[in-house]
Amino acid sequence: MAANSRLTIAVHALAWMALAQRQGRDELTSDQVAASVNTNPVVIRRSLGDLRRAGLVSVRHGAGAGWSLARPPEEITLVEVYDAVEREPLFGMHHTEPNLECPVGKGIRPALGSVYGDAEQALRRELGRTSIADVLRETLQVT
Amino acid sequence: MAANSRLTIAVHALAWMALAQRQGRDELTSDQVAASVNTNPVVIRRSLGDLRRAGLVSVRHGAGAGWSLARPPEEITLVEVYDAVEREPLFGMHHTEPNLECPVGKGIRPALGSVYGDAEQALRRELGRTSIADVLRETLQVT
DNA sequence: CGAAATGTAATAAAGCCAGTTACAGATGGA
DNA sequence: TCCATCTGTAACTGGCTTTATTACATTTCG
Repeated sequence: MAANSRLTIAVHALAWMALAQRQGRDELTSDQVAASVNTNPVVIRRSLGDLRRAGLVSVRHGAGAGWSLARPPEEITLVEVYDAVEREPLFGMHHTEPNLECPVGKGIRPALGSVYGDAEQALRRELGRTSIADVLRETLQVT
Repeated sequence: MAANSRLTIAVHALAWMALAQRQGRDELTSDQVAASVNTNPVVIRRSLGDLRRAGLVSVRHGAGAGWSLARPPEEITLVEVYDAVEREPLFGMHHTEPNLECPVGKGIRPALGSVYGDAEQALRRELGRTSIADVLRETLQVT
């Protein structure tokens, strides 16, 4: 699986925004977030754009603009971030349609779809148990 | 996430082998499996090779060779298949090292590692609740 | 010995991802 | 009003992964 880093980037950005907020800086520009994540500001704007569409952050345009958390970090869980930035299902089906004249080829896709759905639900349930505030607390414990 | 289809291919192959076994055909060649999955036999040999290394199937070489299940389909769960064919972690970390002078950049990776580990465990636990026999039963219910 | 099948290397085509440049659009402040 | 600043997004690139395919050495049954 070509594991991408979208969830990592998004959670990093949110945790950094939560820390800045705690220090009195309510708004950060994509440049400032990119400096912590160590990537290009456009990558951050794309990620925060996903989070904005999901209602997790707000943005102000123009001069003196910036991003801020739309909700307290205790109330943003990782499953919301996951849903905001991850589009593809976890497991891919066949690239080419299986042989429909074989009973297995005919019925395997709905059967697998059900199993994969349950597995994704278990993953999402677990991600829902951790908030951005939790991640920030764990992060700051590394001294 | 560039979802690959390795788990799908492997489970399809195993379900087909379980059905063939029930019909008295204990051994299948990679060509026969490939005909149901509708892909190239080399793809099947690579997948079954992973499953052989994990002890889920056996193979006989030479003329009249073929693959067979190493254990009853009721005793092969999807988490074993997943572990056999999937190498990468579910979520990728940063491509480039984050800014270690930022407290978030410094501590985020171990914090995320712990969360990601729990999430993968939840996924694997769920996959462990379904066997190849379960998948085959579901598959044949599609009429 | 020879036919049949596996194991694997090498290669190609396609797609995804992160990074980057460029620029139009929005907006606060001088 | 004008300008500096920042967002939103398109376009492109390089690198990597995945699947498909060809080719061939190796194994083994009859």
